[in-house]
Amino acid sequence: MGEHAGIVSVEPHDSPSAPRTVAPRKAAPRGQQVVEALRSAIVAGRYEPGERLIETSLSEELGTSRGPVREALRQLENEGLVMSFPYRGAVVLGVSDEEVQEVLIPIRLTLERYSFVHAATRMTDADFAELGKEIWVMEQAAKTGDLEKIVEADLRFHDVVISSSGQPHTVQVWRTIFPRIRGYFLRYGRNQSLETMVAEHRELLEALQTRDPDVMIAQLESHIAVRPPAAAAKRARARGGKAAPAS
Amino acid sequence: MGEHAGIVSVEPHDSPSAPRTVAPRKAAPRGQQVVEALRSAIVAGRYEPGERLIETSLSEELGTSRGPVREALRQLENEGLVMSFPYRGAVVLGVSDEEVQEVLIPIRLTLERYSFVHAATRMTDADFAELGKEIWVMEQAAKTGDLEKIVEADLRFHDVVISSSGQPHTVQVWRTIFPRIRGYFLRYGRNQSLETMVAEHRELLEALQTRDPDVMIAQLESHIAVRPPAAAAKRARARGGKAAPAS
DNA sequence: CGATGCTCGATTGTCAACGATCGAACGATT
DNA sequence: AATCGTTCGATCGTTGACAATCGAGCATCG
Repeated sequence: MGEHAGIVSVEPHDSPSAPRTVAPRKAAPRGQQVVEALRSAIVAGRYEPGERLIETSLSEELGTSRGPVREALRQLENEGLVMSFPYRGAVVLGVSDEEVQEVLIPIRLTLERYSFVHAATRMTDADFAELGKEIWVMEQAAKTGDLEKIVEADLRFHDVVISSSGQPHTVQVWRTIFPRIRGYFLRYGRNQSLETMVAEHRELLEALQTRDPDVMIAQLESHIAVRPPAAAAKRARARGGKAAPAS
Repeated sequence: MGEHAGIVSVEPHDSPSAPRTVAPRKAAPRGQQVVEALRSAIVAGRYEPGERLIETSLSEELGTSRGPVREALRQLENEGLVMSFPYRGAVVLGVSDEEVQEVLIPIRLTLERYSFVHAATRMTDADFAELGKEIWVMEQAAKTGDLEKIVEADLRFHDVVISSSGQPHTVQVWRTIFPRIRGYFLRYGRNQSLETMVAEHRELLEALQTRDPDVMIAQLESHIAVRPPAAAAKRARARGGKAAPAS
């Protein structure tokens, strides 16, 4: 086995129909549920930034042992939601708006640009149907003004596309940054008409179905590019306030 | 070399004399060495992509128990070096050149653009000295043609700057993607003159010392932008080959 | 009265054993 | 002979107990 057959994309079964959310699974390991419980608790603000997370307390609270909690904390650390120190435990981490706008959103744009192009040639009718379903959910939520539901569907929409791209590292990075973006959307989503958000996704789906990269990317950039009120430009200027050179 | 092992400063109102890299406080306090051992083994190619990693074997091999190995695998999974499936274990993951060029490098550019601006206003003379030291190491390595040493110093150089930015999420994302980029550099670094690489870092340091964002970013982009031979553009073309519409 | 060293509680790090699940080989049935 | 159900080994997931470490408070000493 000396031959190195280049880069392998190791996947057990590369089925176009992605693993659906829950249906055909036998049993999800405890630890994974712990991750989800803690993650949603953190993004929901039930734990405040700076708060300490004690393994024993969490394990009792969640009805499991410390092992799964430990692994969950490790994962959350890699999702940037907590930060831990040797022998001193973990604390909840906040995300500054600036870092979201200047770093996480641009990264997201890079990820999506790439995945959309790849996903378009791999998505099946079932996948498109899934996207349609999420849009429908968003429509319903828009009527009742339920921002949280919209954001959920929004992220699921993009998760489907990115997952369909079949690019393992792109998917992996996306999974580690989107929990941090979610909080930002929940905070500032109100600055935009909910109907607009739904409409944009409808256009995104249409663009995907054309399978034309240029159309998709154009649509994508106008969708993601300028969410925040108007803070991005300000920063570049403000930061240089003291270092503002003529040049 | 084990520098980025522990989690470094969060940002506790640090004074001018910032605590530099994690100094030899006490000793290597924990079996997080397992992570480093496995990581270096993977990036060094001692485990091939697709190879299975069995917890028991690894624990025996490393003289520890399965607990630390488990956590190490989780961390490596979040660094994209392995991928694991419930009840089926972990396999080593490869990185395609395309994904590095189209996703990871652009992400890196985003991260660095942001951190350079922030770091410049926070870096101390000691930090600049550290950068100078890495450049010196690169010079020496360039003379002997030791690509691996250069890449190591290269990554440490950028790690110092990004760490100095004091932006926790930027640092965190960087730490999860640079192990994947390292392999790419080792594969294709030869396509570029080693002296050029050193020179670029010298210019990068000078740009940092001007503390002028525009100068820094310009230098940065010319440093990172076009590493690969000429594959990036090709792909964009090839991709659109079938989808070249008039529109 | 202030500084130094020490004990102690709280919490994390590690370990070995037990239970659950998967995949493959094997045998029974038609 | 081919298909289906079952057993079995290998491996992962979980648990509870034990050891190591940190930080705070207290006592002692100058």
